[in-house]
Amino acid sequence: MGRSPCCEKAHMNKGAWTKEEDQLLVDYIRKHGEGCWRSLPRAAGLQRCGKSCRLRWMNYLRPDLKRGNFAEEEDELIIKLHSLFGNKWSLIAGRLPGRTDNEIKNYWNTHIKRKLLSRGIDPNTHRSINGSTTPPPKTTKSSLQNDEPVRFEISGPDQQRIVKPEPMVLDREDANNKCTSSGTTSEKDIQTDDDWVLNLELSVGPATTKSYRYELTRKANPDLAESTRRWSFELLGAQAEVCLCCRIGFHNESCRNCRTSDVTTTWESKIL
DNA sequence: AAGCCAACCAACCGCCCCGGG
DNA sequence: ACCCGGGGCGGTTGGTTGGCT
Repeated sequence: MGRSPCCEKAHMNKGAWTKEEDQLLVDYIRKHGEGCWRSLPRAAGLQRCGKSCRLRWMNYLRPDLKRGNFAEEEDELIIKLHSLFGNKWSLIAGRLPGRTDNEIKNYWNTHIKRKLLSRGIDPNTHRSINGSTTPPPKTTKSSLQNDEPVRFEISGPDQQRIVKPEPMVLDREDANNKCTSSGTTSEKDIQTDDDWVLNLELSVGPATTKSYRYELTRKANPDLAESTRRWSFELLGAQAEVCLCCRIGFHNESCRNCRTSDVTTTWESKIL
């Protein structure tokens, strides 16, 4: 039995796309839009697998793609996002307008890995290879080990998940680093035992328009034994219309494209 | 000029997720 | 609740290019 192949491979072209094939695909999508990839090749007169058409369009022919070298800012952003998401290239690509997951993946493997290694940083763990260049995480009373990831899922009041991707995984060191640089709460608050604050920027709905900036606060719950490894979370959010530039961190004070509403909501979240 | 090698990147493969029936 | 198919994703491959000897 098994699964039927996505297409009749015997009659399909493989390998590099010709200009004629590109033109057929572009013309068809301009006229009809992106639809069912499985039936598209036949309709467009292409001897290609639907998946192949999708890939070619997504990675190469889409008009909104930015071609050319990566800027230094993009490098650093990729490194930061990789430290948060790992090899979730599509998530990373979602925050780099005009870049594709494939492009970022290739760039990571050919450039950034080496760049990090030359800095003495392990590209997989984002930690110092010899353990001397990055500061050690703060000592806390937490029962979490320093290298143990904190997994949490953020849900809205109606229990609808507002984080569509995998539950975010942050290591403790990363979270602590964010605490100290957030500036949204007092040093005193940050330093106390298990409390920390984490600034999140989440996207909901069409990735290009709306985003939500949240401040996630973890507070030690004195009612729970440490061994249960549970904390209460408060998620204070502000809904915002944020332009792409600002979303990827190149915020300009004079930006008129961003509008922030003063809606602040308390959300619940839980440790998984 | 030819051969070799490393780097780059487009494309493929196979698995997984999710929505619809 | 289960199955199926389409779409999406991450890992990998292999062809191309450019630099060096």
